Amino acid sequence: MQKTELEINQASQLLKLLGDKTRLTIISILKQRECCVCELLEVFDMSQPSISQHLRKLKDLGLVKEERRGQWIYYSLNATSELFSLLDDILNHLPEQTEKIKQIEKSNPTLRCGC
Amino acid sequence: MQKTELEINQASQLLKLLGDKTRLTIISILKQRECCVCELLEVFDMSQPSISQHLRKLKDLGLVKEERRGQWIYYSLNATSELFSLLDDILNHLPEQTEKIKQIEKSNPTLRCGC
DNA sequence: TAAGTATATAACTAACTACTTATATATTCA
DNA sequence: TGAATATATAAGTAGTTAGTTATATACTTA
Repeated sequence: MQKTELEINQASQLLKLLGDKTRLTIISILKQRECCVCELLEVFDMSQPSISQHLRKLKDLGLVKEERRGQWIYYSLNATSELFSLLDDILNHLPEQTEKIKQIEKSNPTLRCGC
Repeated sequence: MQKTELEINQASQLLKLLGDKTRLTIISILKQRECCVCELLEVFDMSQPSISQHLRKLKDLGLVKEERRGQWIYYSLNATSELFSLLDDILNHLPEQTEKIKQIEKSNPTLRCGC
């Protein structure tokens, strides 16, 4: 991947957003798997509006994109962002979120009946 | 350099500190050149205590180290920090602080007489 | 169309943060 | 030793932030 050179301003905005543990974890999860809000809700001890607000901030800076699919809105990393190269370098220092993803897939909140 | 894997907690602390424009600039300068407070003071429109407090936070997390030399205390990056590998990856996305370093060297605050 | 589910937005608040000014401490040097 | 310089610490404050609860909007399905 190409290493982009950023202005201090842009970079510090990115770093400030990632400086929150919840958002950093969300982003790490989204690196491995797109998720909707109700899935993320399974792995954070936090209200739904709180998760939505974090996602909003990440979206406002262009780090994530959203796609509505039925009643769910799926969030994923926006690889076309100018900030993506730096973001990816950072994420490569972090552990895989395998436990949290298992937790999501076990609880399977987007499946409403067992039929 | 070895890529270290960090806990989300540690990483988010680092990113939060770097999420401030002043601190990110200080760190970028220190990557190129050790500096004392009075030198940094030349390039920020900010009080001396403010600079000292930023340096304190960076030191508390182990990102910079200090060395007293006479009446000056020189700050530099702490390459032995567990966080250094991530820090360095981040700094590699940022522009060189050549202008600010010129400014420091031109004003030359640690030289008190011309003799 | 009505009820249920998913998500977003609004309004509020407690805690935190980045500054400021005032002052203390440490060093140098005449 | 006393004045000047460099830095740190303390205390106060305005602005920001991350959460909350309440409510609105959007979609699905019976």
